[in-house]
Amino acid sequence: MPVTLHDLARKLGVSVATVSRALSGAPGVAEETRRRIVEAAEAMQYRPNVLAQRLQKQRTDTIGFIIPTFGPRFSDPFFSELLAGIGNEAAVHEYDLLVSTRPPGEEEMIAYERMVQERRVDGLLVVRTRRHDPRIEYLQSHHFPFVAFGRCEAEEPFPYVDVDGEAGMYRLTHHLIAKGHRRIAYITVSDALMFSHYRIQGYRRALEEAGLPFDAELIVEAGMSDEEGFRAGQALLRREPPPTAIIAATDLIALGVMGAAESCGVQVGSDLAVAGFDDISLASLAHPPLTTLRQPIYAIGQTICRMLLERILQGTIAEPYRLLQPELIVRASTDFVYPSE
Amino acid sequence: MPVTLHDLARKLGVSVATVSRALSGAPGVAEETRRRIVEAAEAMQYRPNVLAQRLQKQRTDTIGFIIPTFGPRFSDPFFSELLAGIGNEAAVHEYDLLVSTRPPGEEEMIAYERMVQERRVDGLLVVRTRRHDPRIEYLQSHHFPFVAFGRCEAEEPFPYVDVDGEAGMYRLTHHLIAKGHRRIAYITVSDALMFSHYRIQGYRRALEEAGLPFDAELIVEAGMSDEEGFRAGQALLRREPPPTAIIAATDLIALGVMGAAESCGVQVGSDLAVAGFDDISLASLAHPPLTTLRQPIYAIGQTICRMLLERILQGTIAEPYRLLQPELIVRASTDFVYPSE
DNA sequence: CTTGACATCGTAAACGTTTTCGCTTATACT
DNA sequence: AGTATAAGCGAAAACGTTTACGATGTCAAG
Repeated sequence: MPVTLHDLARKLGVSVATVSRALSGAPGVAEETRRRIVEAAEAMQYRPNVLAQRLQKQRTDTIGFIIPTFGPRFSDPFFSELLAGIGNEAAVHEYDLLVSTRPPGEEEMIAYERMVQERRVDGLLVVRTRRHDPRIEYLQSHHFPFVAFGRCEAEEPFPYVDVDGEAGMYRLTHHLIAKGHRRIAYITVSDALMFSHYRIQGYRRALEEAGLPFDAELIVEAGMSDEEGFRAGQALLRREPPPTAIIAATDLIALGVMGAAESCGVQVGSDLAVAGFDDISLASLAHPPLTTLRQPIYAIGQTICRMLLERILQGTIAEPYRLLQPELIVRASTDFVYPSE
Repeated sequence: MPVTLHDLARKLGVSVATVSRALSGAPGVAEETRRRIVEAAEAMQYRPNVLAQRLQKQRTDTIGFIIPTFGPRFSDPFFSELLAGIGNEAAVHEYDLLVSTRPPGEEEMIAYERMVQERRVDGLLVVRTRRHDPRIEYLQSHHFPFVAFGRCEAEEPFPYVDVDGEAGMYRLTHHLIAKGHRRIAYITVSDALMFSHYRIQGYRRALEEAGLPFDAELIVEAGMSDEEGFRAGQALLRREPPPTAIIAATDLIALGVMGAAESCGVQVGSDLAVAGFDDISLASLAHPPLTTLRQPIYAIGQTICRMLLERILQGTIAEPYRLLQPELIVRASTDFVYPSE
């Protein structure tokens, strides 16, 4: 049986209130008494019952994070890094982190409702925002504290951190155009995802600005995995004439494209330029190393966590809207000049 | 203000006890009364306060999972998949999942002590077991429910799921020897990690059995990342003469080795055989596709979670020790016969 | 010597449930 | 008609804290 405040109080001949005060550092208890209590607590290995504390304080000291998983084989280096950032930051502030993994849709919303209505957490982290995002609408309508990684087309503003995918893809596309590419294909993911929507817009803007036509033949939609990138890459390489460059919405997809090129006997870096987005660590070790746009995933995890705690503890966030610029990392996968026609 | 049992009871002119019974499905309440209560609860959008439930039941309905992170840039596809398996299984049983991310060592132990002593969770999942594992000793000495992914050199047995790395590496090494390789290098990770210890033993056993010498020159220790694999690969390729095959303790490392070969102008698949362990999804898309040993990570996540719940709910586990055989997946990275001398 | 301020501590309510126990009433059996 | 049995329900304790409030005692100022 674990020792409680009662046990301590009885042992010392004082009241539970005094013990509680002494241990929490509240004022109104003599220094000598406090010393006795603290010593006894130490000796008896007293540990507070967090369940009781939480019920009393009506706070869980916990934040929630529901990871949208796509398919059973959910293997995404992006999330482990984000999770590490969030988890370590939460630990610094002595907050617990409640994680759920749910595929987007019905079940996911149920998970959100559980967290909110049953008050399992004090706040939530939302990632992979969608253009029309029911999760965000729900949280807003319930005035529940949350911070998002990604923007969304909502009426009301909400605190977020995002990476400027439009500007990033614009720069990347521009880079390829400058290298002489004219047939630049693009592998997108579901347009319902906000980041995907922004990224392809940057691609289109760069084409437009260069006076290049937007060719629907060169756009393919894929799922967010390397396997899907492989398939999309194969499809694109069968176009007549094939593209000279392929931009993928994410690094994972781009790695799949490189696999596809390999399987078609196409040399990435000399026959075909490939680029991605994220700069996961495998990007620099790919064959050849992959040109990409770097976003500081770990730091973003830390930041959204810190912002959420700010919101929970102080009620407001000093800097609630943060748009980061991704850094263009040019590597060998795009580093050759395509002969102009 | 959220509605409580009291509110419902007052509204309906019954006692809280009856409302509680009606809603929990306990016997001793008339069908008609139950119907009225359930209807009212629905109408008033009653949601139980889990904090109060937990304090009363002295159970958290939560399991804990402390992820050992190595370095700030923690990008490991292995963990996202394992986490998905655990998380989805926990959701099926309506259990919450509390996740911490801590680098191994002091801080990690503190996280374990918090979880156990402050009763934040009903049970714990332990992964990446170490040969001498203080976490397991601690949990055993406190009789705290847990299940491990991986074995360890402990006095007392404990429930675990593991993949037979020794047998796996033996088969893989044997495969390379059969292909004619004689100078087979091995990149290991810290021998303190149980799985690493087992895997290299399999390698040694295969060498021994084939009458090949164990050459310390051909063994390199690395960290568990692709970057570290890159460095280790470079180091091995500078040996005189260089190895004709390199086995890496994990796929992530193997992918790094392939990057290193690339940077040295060595053709993987024809000049050098490379193999890994895990079969992460990128392995099949590597250049060339990577020979590896497959372990069903997602399913293992599900299994350890289910076993832990079995332990918590029933007090015992039907099949507490499970050793799975990894499947050798031969791909192009080792699929050539090395000319015998 | 009285008054007020202050320090120290205890009492008790509160947080929202679950569950034991006992009471009443209705039903069945002798 | 009387008694055992069970069904339906309420009162109250319990889970382990925190905290508002009140009680007591001490001491300095008037």
